[in-house]
Amino acid sequence: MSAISRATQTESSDRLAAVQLRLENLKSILPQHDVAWAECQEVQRSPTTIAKSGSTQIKRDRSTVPIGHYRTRVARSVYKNLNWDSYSLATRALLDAVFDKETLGTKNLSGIKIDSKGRQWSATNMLDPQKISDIVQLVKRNCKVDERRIRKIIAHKCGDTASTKRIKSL
Amino acid sequence: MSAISRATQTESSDRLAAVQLRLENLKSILPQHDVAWAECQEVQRSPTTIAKSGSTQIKRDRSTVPIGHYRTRVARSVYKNLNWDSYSLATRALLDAVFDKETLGTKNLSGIKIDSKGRQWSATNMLDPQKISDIVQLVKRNCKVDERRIRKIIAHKCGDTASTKRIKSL
DNA sequence: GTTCCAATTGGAC
DNA sequence: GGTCCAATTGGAA
Repeated sequence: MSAISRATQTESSDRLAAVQLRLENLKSILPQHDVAWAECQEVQRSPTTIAKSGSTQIKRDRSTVPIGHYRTRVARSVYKNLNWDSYSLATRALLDAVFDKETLGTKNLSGIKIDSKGRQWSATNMLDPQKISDIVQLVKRNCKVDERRIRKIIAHKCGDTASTKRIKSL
Repeated sequence: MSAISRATQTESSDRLAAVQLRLENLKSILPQHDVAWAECQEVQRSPTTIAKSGSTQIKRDRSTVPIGHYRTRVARSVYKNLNWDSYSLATRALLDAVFDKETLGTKNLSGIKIDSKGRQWSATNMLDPQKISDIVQLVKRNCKVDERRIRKIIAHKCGDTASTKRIKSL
C-alpha cells in the first residue's frame, strides 16, 4: 500500500528504475542470475552442444529464444529478422512479439493513466517490468543507444496501439 | 500562396529544413557568408585587433556577441555564462536572450498552431528561422548533439513558456 | 519559477 | 496499417 501511494505520487518511467532495481536485486540472488544472452546461445549452439543441452529444462522450446536477465522468450523467427540498424523498429518488433495488441493498447510503461483531470496509477496498467527490462537491455546492447530513448519508443508504441485500437472501435 | 498551402499540409519542423535551406542558399550568396563564429571572435580579439575592428560597422556594440551565419546577437554576459555541459540549459538560456517571453509563448518552431480540430499554419506563428538556425548551429557545435534534440528543446521551451503565461493570466 | 518528463493526440508518409 | 513527428498538457523535481 505504501508502495502504491508512493508510486501514485512520483512514479514516472524513469524513476520506475527504483522498482526495477528492487526486482533486479531479488533476481540477482537466484542461481540463474548469470544468464546466457540470446546471441551467446546462438553463437555457441553447434550440433554437439545441442545434444548436451537436454540437461536443463529450459531448452524445451526451440522455436523461441530467451533474452535478457529474465529470460523473456521471443519467437526465433522474429529474433532472427530483427533489424538492429534501427533501434526503433527492433524495439517495436520485439514488443509485438512479447505482448499482444490488447496489452500494448491498454497498458503503458509507468502504469499511470491520464484522463481529463488527473493521473492515476495502477499496477494493472503497467507493462510487465521484467519483459520491458529484457527488451530494453537487449536493444541497448545491440544498438548502443540510450536506455531512455528505447523506453520512449515503447511508450510511443503503446500510444500508437491504443490510438489505432480506439479508431477501429468506432 | 503555394508556399503557404504546402506548408499547411506537410511542414513539420524537420521538413522546415526546406525553408531554411532556401534562406541559407540566399544568404550564402552574400559576401558575409564566411562568418566568424562567436567563439572565434572571442579568441582572436586582442588589444591590437580591437583597434582595427572599427573598420566594420558591425562591431558597434561590444555588449553583444554575434552567433551563427546570420549574426544573431546575444548579450555578452549571457554568452559567457552559458553552460555547454547541458545543451538543454544552454539552448534555453540562448532562447531567453534572443527572444522575449511574449514571443516564446506565442510562437513555435514550425508555425503550426493546434487547437481542437485541426492545425493551422501561419508565418506569424513561427520563430525567426534565422535566429533559430543560429542557436541550433551554435549549440550543435559546442555540445556535439543531434540537431533534432536541440529543436526539441526549443519546442519544449515554447510550450513551457506558453504554459506559464496561460497560468499567470488566470 | 524553471526545467524535465511522460502521455496523449493528430497529422504525414 | 505502422512508424514517425511535433505540439500540448499536467505533474514532479
